[in-house]
Amino acid sequence: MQLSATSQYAIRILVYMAGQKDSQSINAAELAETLLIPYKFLAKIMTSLVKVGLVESIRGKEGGYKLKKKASDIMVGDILDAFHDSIKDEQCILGIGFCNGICKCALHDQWMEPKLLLQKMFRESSLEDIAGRGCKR
Amino acid sequence: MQLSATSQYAIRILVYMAGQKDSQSINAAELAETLLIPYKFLAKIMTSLVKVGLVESIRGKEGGYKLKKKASDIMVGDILDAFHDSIKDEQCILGIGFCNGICKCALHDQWMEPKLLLQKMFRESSLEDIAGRGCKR
DNA sequence: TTTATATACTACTTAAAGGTAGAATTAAAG
DNA sequence: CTTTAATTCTACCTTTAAGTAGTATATAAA
Ligand code: SF4
Ligand code: SF4
Repeated sequence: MQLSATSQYAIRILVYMAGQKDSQSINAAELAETLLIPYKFLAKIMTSLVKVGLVESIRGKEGGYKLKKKASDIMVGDILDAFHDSIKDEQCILGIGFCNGICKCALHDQWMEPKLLLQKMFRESSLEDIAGRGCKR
Repeated sequence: MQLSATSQYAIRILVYMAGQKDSQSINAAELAETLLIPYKFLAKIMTSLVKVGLVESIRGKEGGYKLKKKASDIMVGDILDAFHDSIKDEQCILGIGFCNGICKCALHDQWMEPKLLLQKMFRESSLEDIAGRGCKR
């Protein structure tokens, strides 16, 4: 019961980028080193983030990556969506999921609460919120 | 962000067993068929549940499986523990987890809430609670 | 005591996640 | 124009989860 390593990495990467001065690009080597993420794996993740439109890439010498939107406009949920790791409304804790409403088991209502809290957290937490305070790692 | 297939299967199996008449054993073939779980995979899961002491097995003709404790004494958390799928206290949503207390990020407190709810749900929901009402699948 | 029927064990296969290697591509700077 | 530093692409490797196959073992019943 946890986020995939890829999602966790992606969030940490983007949070770190949000904490840097704007309009300045950061390259993959620096990200990999500071965040302790395998360089090649990070590069692969970055390409996904570019494809999904969260990050802008600048190739060639002096290149690197930049956020494509304001840190306050990128939500954790957007990142999870990119790696199919977000929580869908229909998601059932037991992997059945089609007994909604009618004939529900005792877990149904209890799962509703934390599910909604998680969805809300993912939907409403921006990179700015996270980068703004606390440890950046 | 979901339980493993193995954990989900295990819960569904035990809930179904809890819904049956007591002191009557159920065999793997019946479980696999009614719960739509691959027979051989189910058999493997059952062996784990026996080893961890949640289920008793009766070998040979007329054999099968029986719960080793009362349905009200088997908690969902016990099952998740058996497959290393439960949520640890230190578990951090970003996979870092050692900035507890000091220097916490904006997700820390927000993650706390659903985490505690989930832990509570897993700890306090018994098979009896789930099997008692709703669809048995 | 044999037979049928059940679980248990060992080993393999498949699919997905996580991770690595190297060459191709791009673009600034000398 | 060449060098150099960066991303991107393609392909592969490794590990773990999920699923399968076959055989050994146990036991109630015929
Ligand atoms: S009733 Fe239970 S099994 Fe059905 S969708 Fe809700 S949580 Fe899942
Ligand atoms: S502060 Fe943030 S990163 Fe650190 S343990 Fe808490 S949730 Fe994880």
